[in-house]
Amino acid sequence: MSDSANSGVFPAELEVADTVGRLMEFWGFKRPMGRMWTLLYLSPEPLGAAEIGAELKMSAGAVSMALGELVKWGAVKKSWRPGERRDFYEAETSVGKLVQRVLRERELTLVREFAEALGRAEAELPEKAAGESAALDFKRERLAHLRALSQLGEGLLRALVSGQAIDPTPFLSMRDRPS
Amino acid sequence: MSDSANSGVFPAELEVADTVGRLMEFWGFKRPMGRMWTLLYLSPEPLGAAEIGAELKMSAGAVSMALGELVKWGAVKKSWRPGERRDFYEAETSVGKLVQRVLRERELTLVREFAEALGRAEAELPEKAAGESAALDFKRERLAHLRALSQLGEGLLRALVSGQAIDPTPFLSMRDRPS
DNA sequence: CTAAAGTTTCAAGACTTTTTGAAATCTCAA
DNA sequence: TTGAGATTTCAAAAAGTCTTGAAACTTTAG
Repeated sequence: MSDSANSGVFPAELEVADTVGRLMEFWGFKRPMGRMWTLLYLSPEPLGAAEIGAELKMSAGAVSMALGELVKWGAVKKSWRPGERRDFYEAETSVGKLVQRVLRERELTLVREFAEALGRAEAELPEKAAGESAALDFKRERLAHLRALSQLGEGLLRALVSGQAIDPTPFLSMRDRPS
Repeated sequence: MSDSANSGVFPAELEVADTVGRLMEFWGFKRPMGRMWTLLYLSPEPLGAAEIGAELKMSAGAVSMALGELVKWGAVKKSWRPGERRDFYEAETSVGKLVQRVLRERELTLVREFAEALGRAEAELPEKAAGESAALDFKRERLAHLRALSQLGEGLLRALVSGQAIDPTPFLSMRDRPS
């Protein structure tokens, strides 16, 4: 009799879990996090660390680490069962909120760091009067363009994070040479 | 005299390149691709593979591979100089178009694969009349919810790809329990 | 056609990240 | 306070990824 014979988890669910795991990987998370979230999301009852490990063939250590990260991101919540000592976990179901949170805490930071690096670079380019070195002028222009892009991007992200509609048109129509 | 003394590439540019490299990594590309694109983007003249390798301290092999991928994604174009035998490369400057292309070719595929996995899973869950097994009903409901999400996501992506404005509200307000 | 210059490919090695398993720590009940 | 069950931590191993460098291939000039 196989490990998961009585668990009520079907092979098809594990496949979905793997697929979500791969999706999450693309979004910069670890595969096991996606697998675990999905398992919990499809489970009618909260699960304990041991069950999770058994279903997904992960060691207790790996389960603990991944659970910790999921809880940190708000993707999974602890829950208790009366009389049981150990912890149980259930999935946060509002995917929209999760995405929002990731955009806010991770992507926004990234964009801001990019803007800072651009600022430093512009400051560190040798000072010369405009027009004195064609190559320098070119680089300055391009750096400025990148800066404009990053500001646009930051604006879009902010809008998304606050649930507003966004319009990607300016992004697309931004000309390389301002005119 | 250092390697890049006469190249006209300033340290600050290399820092920007590294930062972009890290950004690209988050987007699922390889770091060297971001570095190379940036180097080319900030260069007034197209560069040859040898120069790129020298600036970024990469072997000819690594340069060739990364260039190949960049060209495949349309992020870099080959260009020729009269009289020179070897190839030169210049950056595609429309970041908006690049992003659009990635969304279309990569993310859209990903979402579609996800939908397929969901379909398979729904088909493979044991057949039982609704109401006969609470757990099965629950799983079906959640799978259906995931499917709805993925359709919403696909819609948003399509809109973005075709340059339309998008409204993330339905995403956020999607209730777990349909009523 | 040959040779030289340039480019691509790919197996081996270097490096990075993830996973494991065991020990340490924590927690609660008695 | 003690001890059993549960969780967390962490160093070592495994897995995975990236880079290199040499060889194969292509292209063009002579």
